[in-house]
Amino acid sequence: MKRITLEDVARIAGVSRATVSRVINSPSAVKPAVRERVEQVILEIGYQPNLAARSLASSRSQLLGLIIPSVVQSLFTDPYFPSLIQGISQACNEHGYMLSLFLFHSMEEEEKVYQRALNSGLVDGLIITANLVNPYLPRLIEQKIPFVHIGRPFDDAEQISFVDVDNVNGAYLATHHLLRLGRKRVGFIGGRLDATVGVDRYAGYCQALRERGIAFDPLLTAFRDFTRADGYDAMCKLLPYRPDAVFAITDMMAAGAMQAIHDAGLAIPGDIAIVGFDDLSPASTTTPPLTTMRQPVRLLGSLAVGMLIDLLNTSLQPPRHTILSTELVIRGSCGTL
Amino acid sequence: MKRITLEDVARIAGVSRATVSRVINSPSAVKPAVRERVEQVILEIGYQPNLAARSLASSRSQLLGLIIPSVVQSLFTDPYFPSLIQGISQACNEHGYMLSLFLFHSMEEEEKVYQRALNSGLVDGLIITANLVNPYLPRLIEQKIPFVHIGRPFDDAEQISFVDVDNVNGAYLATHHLLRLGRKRVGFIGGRLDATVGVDRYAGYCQALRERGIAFDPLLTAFRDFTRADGYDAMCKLLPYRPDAVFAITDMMAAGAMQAIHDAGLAIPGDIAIVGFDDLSPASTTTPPLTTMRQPVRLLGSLAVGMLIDLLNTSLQPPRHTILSTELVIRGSCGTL
DNA sequence: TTGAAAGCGCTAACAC
DNA sequence: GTGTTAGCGCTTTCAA
Repeated sequence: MKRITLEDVARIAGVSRATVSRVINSPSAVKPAVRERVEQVILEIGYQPNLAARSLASSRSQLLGLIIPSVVQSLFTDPYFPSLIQGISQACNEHGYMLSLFLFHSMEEEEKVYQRALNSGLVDGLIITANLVNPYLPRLIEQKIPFVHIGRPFDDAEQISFVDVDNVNGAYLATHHLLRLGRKRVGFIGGRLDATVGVDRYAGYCQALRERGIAFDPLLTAFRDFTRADGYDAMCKLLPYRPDAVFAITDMMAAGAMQAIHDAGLAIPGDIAIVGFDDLSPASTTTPPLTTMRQPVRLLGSLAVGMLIDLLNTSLQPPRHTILSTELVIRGSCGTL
Repeated sequence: MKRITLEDVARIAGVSRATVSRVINSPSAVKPAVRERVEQVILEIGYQPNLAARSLASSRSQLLGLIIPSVVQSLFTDPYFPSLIQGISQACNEHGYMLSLFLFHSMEEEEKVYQRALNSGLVDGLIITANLVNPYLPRLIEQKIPFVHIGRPFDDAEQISFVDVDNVNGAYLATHHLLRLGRKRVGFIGGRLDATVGVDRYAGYCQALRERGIAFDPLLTAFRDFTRADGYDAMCKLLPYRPDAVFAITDMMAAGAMQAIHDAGLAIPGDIAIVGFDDLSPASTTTPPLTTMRQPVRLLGSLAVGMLIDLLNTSLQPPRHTILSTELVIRGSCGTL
């Protein structure tokens, strides 16, 4: 059984190929009667445009690429990425785009895959995650490849379109809440400081302390990667210095920290109150349930897609930035006044 | 800056387009001296083949599609899918393929996306997950679209290529281990029986009981979906019937069940021993650590890719089946003799 | 072993 | 509004 082509539709409907093409791509340019007839034929014989041909002729593939660098350790344990992917995927479906996923497991792979993803002309645009220094971004800019970053990029943020939440303010609110509840020694479990999330949430924490006139104590801070094990480890480092509260910058790290607190025989929130960040599934499975800053992860993903498609349709524009706010979700882990 | 094409390479290297194409696609068909010169030029000017053109001419896109149906509730909380995706992605990278991800969030989307994914000729082949009845499989078979199923498909397993673990045996071993430790009332927390995983692991559980001559007690079994919350809920249903052990068919469900046991004020493994299935991250974060059946999820993903690519390269063959075995990983949750 | 030439199925000027 | 025509960049016969 041969492929059904535009040609076939044209022949059966008694029009030219061009007309069929128009019916598909700009229906308003075709006389209604003709359009209807063509649409009828398309349905009847089950015609589907060949994407390769269309892509070759129009240099648009209706394919977006999602890039997640190898450095992301938490990819397979933190529900953050699955949620993000869901948001992105859903938005792609809604906009009639398809999604191509690029994961790397080593630096060499990263180089190769970037090469192919870009120069092969396969994807119309890229969504890039992870807010670390990314050596490929300058190249993308130079080659004028449309892309949107999820999370403020580490460098050149002014020249790069991105979507993010207000991490500084989120962390500020989290810390502030603990202080308002009367906690005196609020510790901080942070992430890598070569990631903007890590830097920003740290800044928010510091800001809240400063505002209350509380002296910053480096012994009450610990910086690790973003996994649950890192949260546990960080908490163990903090415990000897007797914090009465902790702000952990992801729910996953908070969950690890809570385990460390339990293992040390301390009570939550009695001895140590804790607030996380994300409000993804780990927050609802801890004991007690985790107070956390909710960030709209799926929305972030779908906004990125919308922004990218917009960029694609309206050539060369100033970079766009969308910053969403976060929301404090109070549960049991932070205690009350 | 214009795109660099085959033409450019040919001109600069002083050969024909066909020769350059050969250098790329079947290097052995070109005289070494010429080949070297062409390769040199390719590197120098940084030529990358245009995938759309190549795909149009050869009707091979070097793109594989991964389909995850909307019914999968646990997609964003269970690390199973992230691990699978990692395995698949890595194998794709290694084989020089790219990966396209199709998630659905509703039935209508599913229909539309299947349409496009298939008839548009975008992907060379498909990897399909979820072992539920899938109304699209017959269509795929009929249209001779190459695909590999991950997990034994619910229907027509004989006609469909798939990779899976031996779920019956895995569940048997898990249950058997609990019985061997002297547990008398071994409960079962199962999944949907419209999924082959659900059916098979249930069968393994029953088989282990039968072998020991233990009467099957429906009150000691509970069937839910695959999430942590379902595990919790299922355990609550079982508790009144005083099981002294439980086999939960995923780690995630086991984690939920453990929480239910703790909440009921019972000890693990003292009052109730528990064994899970997967050996993914939840298993290492429970208290006590979870005894579980390890299944090689990433391997499953990469084997599926290998099988699919093989199918692509060697037209029409009998369906292939690869069944991997699982391994009991003993930790604290099952107790000892 | 290499080159010439004919498409792959579609879009997009351009003419009518 | 609609048809004609010329590619998009590559692979793949077919001859040489």
